[in-house]
Amino acid sequence: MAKRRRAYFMDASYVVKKGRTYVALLLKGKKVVKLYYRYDPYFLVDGPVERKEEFLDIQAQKKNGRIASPIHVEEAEKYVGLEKKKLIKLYCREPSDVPAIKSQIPFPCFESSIPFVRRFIFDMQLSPFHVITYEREGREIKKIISVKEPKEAPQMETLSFDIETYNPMGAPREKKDPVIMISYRGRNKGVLTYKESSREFVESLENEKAVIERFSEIIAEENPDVIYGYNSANFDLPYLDARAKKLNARLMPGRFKGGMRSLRKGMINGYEIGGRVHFDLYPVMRFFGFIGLIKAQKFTLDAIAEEVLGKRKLDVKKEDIYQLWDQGGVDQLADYSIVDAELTYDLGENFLPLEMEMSSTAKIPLFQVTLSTSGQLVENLLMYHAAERKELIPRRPVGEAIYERLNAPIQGAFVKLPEPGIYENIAVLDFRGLYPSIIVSYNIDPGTLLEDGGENAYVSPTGAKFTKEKQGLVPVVLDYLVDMRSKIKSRLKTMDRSSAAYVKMNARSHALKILSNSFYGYLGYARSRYYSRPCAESVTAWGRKHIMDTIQKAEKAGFQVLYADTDSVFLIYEEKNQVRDFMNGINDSLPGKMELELEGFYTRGVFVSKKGGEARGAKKKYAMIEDDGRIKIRGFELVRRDWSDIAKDTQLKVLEAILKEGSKQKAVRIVRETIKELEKGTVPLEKLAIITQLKKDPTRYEIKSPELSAAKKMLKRGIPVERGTIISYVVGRKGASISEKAVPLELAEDYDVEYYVNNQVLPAVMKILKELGYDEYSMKVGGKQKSLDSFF
DNA sequence: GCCGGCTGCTTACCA
DNA sequence: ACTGGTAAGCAGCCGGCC
DNA sequence: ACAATTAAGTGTTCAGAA
Repeated sequence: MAKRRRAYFMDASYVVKKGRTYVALLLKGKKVVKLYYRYDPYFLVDGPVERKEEFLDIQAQKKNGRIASPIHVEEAEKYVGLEKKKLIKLYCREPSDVPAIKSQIPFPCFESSIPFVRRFIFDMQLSPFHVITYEREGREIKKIISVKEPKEAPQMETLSFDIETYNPMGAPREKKDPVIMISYRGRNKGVLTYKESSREFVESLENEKAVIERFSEIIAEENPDVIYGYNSANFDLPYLDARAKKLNARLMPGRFKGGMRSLRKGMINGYEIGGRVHFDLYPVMRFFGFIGLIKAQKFTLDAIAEEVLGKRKLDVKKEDIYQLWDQGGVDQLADYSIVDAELTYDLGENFLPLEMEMSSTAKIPLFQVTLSTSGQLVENLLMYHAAERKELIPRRPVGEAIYERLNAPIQGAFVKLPEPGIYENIAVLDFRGLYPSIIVSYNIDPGTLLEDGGENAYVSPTGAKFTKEKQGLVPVVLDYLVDMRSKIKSRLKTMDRSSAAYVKMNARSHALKILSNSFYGYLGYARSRYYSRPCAESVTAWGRKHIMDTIQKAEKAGFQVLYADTDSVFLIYEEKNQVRDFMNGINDSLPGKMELELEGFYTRGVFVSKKGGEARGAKKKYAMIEDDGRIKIRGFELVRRDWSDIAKDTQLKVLEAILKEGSKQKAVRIVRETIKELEKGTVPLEKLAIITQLKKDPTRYEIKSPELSAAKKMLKRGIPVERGTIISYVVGRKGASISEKAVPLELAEDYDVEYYVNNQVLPAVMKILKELGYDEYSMKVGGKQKSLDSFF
């Protein structure tokens, strides 16, 4: 007798039993259970439908030597663009038969490289963390009745962990060097080790094997749904696995006797823990750094914890760990270790809501989402909805096609050249979600693109036509995301900011934003299934058209248009209401979802000229002050890390003097004082450090540069420098070229006054002072021994 | 031999 | 590892000028 | 208990863990 049940859908995998394929669903109701659903893998063939039965005769040899044949064949109908197409649907006994059988077919095959579990999620239209209602008999689900969004998110049990290893030779060697500590933080926290410690949170066990086995027990006791680590997919878990094998220790971090396995998803390594979600924060932090959600130059636990939580790791050098262990520093090491586990836990709790929303929005189980790139998120969501709309999923490009795409970049946005100067009363208007709104409003999609002719269509500035007859896949999905987000945003305003519901909804809003902002990039991404040059070109072309139209109309309405970049216009206004009226007028003329918004009013702003003689304005560099005194600075040296603090601080003070006080005398005084201080030689070296990251291995550069020269000096002293190392250097007095003079901050003893005056402070401030009428001086400043001092 | 101007390589920023 | 547009540093080269 | 070891491809890396 079938029982009807409800539970949260957490994750899925699959098993083959007695030659039949079952999807294994991880469900969370009162308890967490694993249940099975009979489902056959399949793929589609664009071949002779009337002779479909013949495909059953295919015999394909698999890598393991076995012979695989299709088990069933039927006809399928799918949309391709606006047309319907008949295809052959070939069912296989198990997932690994698919590639083998496909390779025997002399016709184009589709949807054969979609991982089986994803396929199942598409076909059943499941969403992670939604509630499914199902009928079960024993361990088997007979029927999925419904999939619904829950009122409340499932309560996730979480645990973080971190290991310390004995490392006398630098990097620990799995075969020889033991795990000396495991720290964890969940409902309880503690450190497992096999030496005595006075710390009350330390549990001292007999040996390494006992530590590993006790860790397994703790996981079983805490029974977490999610296990956090930091780079645990590349270090902690493989290391523990290797040590457990060597010591014959039972390491059972999974549920239902599930083991662990490593996997690669593109460039990202994952380590799967059966029955639980292994959440490695490191790749997730990289992803959030990439999309600009967090601002970080390094992705070490220490740097990220500082940036996100405002907390640091304890100060123990990795190289010293084995010495602490050997020389009675167990307490100190335990303190260090537990802080790592706590920071990892805090980071995990911080980002879990967002990742869960990413998971249910993109329809990718949580573990997979933590390993996904933007392209994969968008692609998966599009495939999910393509399945829903019965559209054929395009194949992924291979080989030459990718290079062709890479070699044909698409023209991007328009940036208006600003007239340098200092201005008052600036209004900034911008298009809300410009590219997404263009895609939706003009129905831009590879499937709605009309080859030729076509009456009822949007015609892009490039000449491409998009039908108005049927809404395309990309616009439909994007429209849904954008719409959902605006509803959530208005709901958020009425909610209690400290409530759990607010945290969840806020995370969802974020997830929706991340996804919708990736769609345009995905259309122009070389490895995209839905790549379309005409689509991507049309998006930017319409973007340029709208921004230029707006500029033109603003000028016609009597505004001076100062500047514009991609989706924003900067106007000089007299009456705020005139700006609002203008904006409303534009909005009346805009199609569909497009909307111009008021970003803000600024009382004063500085636009500078580019370096070099002529007075051409610099793009992407400006500073403005709002009514309430807040300053907005873009592109200036002072927002860049590869300029010294002395130059950046001076530039900021000069800008503040001008924007806040309108005092050019004060600005000049600041510069003079700074130069005097530099000449006195009293400026601390830290304020002179220039920070640059080496993006390549130091041996792989073709050129000389100050940062590279400083890096070489570090290497000489035995300080490790590798790709990604951030170099802080000071330009000293010894040497002919700037590169020769560059010395790593920690080794610096003096500084080159002339360099800091002429190459740091003056370039940073003269661009601004020039707009105050001091431009004739800047011409002479290039000469020898001249400092600003001599001119005032 | 000195310089200005240019290019190439590089980093970091804006949208 | 989603897109393109932009400033600006330093090194190194070329050509013009004295 | 058994048997197999799990459907993606590019190029063959990045940077993090000790």
